[in-house]
Amino acid sequence: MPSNPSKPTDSELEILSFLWQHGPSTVRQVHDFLAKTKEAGYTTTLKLMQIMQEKGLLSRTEEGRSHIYTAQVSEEETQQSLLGRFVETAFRGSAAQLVMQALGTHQTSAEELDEIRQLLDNLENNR
Amino acid sequence: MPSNPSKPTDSELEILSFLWQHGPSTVRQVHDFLAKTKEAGYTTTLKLMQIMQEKGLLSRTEEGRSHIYTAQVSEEETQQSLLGRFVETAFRGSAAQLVMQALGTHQTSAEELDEIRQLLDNLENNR
DNA sequence: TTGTATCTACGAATTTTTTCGTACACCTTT
DNA sequence: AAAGGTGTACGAAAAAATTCGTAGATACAA
Repeated sequence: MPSNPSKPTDSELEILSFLWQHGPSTVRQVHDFLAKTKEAGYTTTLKLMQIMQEKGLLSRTEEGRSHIYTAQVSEEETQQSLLGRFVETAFRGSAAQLVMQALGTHQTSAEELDEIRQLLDNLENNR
Repeated sequence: MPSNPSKPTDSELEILSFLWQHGPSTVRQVHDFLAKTKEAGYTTTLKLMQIMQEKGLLSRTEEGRSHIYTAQVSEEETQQSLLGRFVETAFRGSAAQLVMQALGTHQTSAEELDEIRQLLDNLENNR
């Protein structure tokens, strides 16, 4: 586990996000997906992924003519790290404040709310 | 209310955060505070705040020789905007997922937990 | 009045992130 | 074999964010 889950940039996060969802992929696959919502050339995505590989965020193996990239940082680990930073900078360290706002304005299903409630119970019991 | 709560950068957020907490302040006050945790020259902070003023993030009034800066975007509004973006990019749009992680790993007092529980109740009732 | 401190203004250098053009290799089809 | 499509490599431009040096104004103390 890397001691420093170096903060990915927004662009890098988009790529990681795709890889977390779809597993090891080629640049083409990643790019075609990103291109749906984003204006960017193929070589831009390629370069980005190459750089991420140099940084250790991705690894790759050759597969015929192309390369297959794999995320080298886990989704949870990265979320955790980003979340910590975010709570700190945007919510002055108050996780509760963030939770309140998130619940207040974002769609959440009844099941999810129950899950959260259960988590709250656990937290209070283990106090 | 600005229709575009233009995303502040991390540095800008640090400054906004201070102003939200302490109210209208001079560059000196902001800088002295930031300097405790950050390595940066006075003119760097000054320039940053001048740019933020040009962008409309801050306003200022002259007060003798120095200027007093005031945040022109509210804390809630900004948090909301950043949160939305963050949920999207880091948590694939799942606010519940973010909430779970936040509660799981960040310190939260019993009072805060109760507050959250109450919010949950409200949400379920108004469904 | 001569320094010293403290302010703003502002151009510009630096650093980081993002983007892309071009070269070249390899396959497949004509 | 030539042409067209699809890859990677890589330098470098462009854009964005951050940093700082220097100049000039003003107050205040020695």
